[in-house]
Amino acid sequence: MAANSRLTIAAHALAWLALARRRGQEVLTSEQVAASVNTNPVILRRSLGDLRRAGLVTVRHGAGAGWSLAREPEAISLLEVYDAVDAHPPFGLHHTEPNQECPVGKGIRPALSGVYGRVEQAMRRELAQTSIADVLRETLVH
Amino acid sequence: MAANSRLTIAAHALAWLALARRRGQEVLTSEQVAASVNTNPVILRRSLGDLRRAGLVTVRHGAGAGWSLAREPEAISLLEVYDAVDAHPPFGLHHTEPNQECPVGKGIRPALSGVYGRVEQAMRRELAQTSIADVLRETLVH
DNA sequence: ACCGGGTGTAACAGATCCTGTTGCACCAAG
DNA sequence: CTTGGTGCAACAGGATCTGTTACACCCGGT
Repeated sequence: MAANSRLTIAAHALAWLALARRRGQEVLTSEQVAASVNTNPVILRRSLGDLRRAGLVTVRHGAGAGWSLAREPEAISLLEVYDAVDAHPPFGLHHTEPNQECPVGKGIRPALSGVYGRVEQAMRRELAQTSIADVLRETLVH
Repeated sequence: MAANSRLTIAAHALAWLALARRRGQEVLTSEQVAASVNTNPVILRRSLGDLRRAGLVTVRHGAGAGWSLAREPEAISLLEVYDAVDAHPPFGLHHTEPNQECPVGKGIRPALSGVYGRVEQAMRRELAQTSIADVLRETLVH
């Protein structure tokens, strides 16, 4: 598959909001964020909407509308972003139910669910250790 | 949804081959494996073909043809299976190149690549700790 | 009270991927 | 040479993701 790029888009938007705030620009429109990501503003409104529902950004309507960080960038972890954009887990189980007459078919799904759960926990631990501030710092090095 | 189920199919096939071997049946046809997974034999031939190229199973042609484990199930880790079926990494970068005029657009991809690499390493460490024998044992418990 | 810039969302197109299926060439043991 | 099974190409159907257009709605400024 081509893995999806939602986490990338969301992290990009947050890092850009963090840098703009540091420069004194508290609010950015979806069009301004889209100009950095180089895509359509609607894509950004979808992602930023997810982040808003997760409480990571706030939005203003009316004249002078736009998006701001809801917290300091040090206090936003990539794990929260990952949960906000609801990326699907890396491994899927069988599409059709395996043969329940076969001992392997009967027990394989719970067995693999356990393994996959541990793998996802390892992923989450790693994502939790990186904040938007870290991403922005690494970004500005390049 | 939607992650693909290739690792699941491959692990299922290997666990079933391991159990059949223990029962004295060294060789299974793709149709016999497919009957347990409950799908089309061609799906299994594709997955088993990946596993053969990775050296995890062997195949016999002609009359009495079929598939066997190339090693003891204790010596096959899920990490090898994962690499054999070539699942794509969990996170994708931008589809279109970000705006290189923007400092965030310029540096975000290498920054996120670093993070994503660490996440994948954590995933791989976890997968390496489970063998097909472990999967089969867990499977037979249920 | 109106204006206007921006958000929220639905609807749709194109691309890509995955699963499942059919068909057929090829292989080797008996 | 027969025959059961593999190897592989081709295709259909479904799902998902990105990108785009369109339009209702919101609210600060005037």
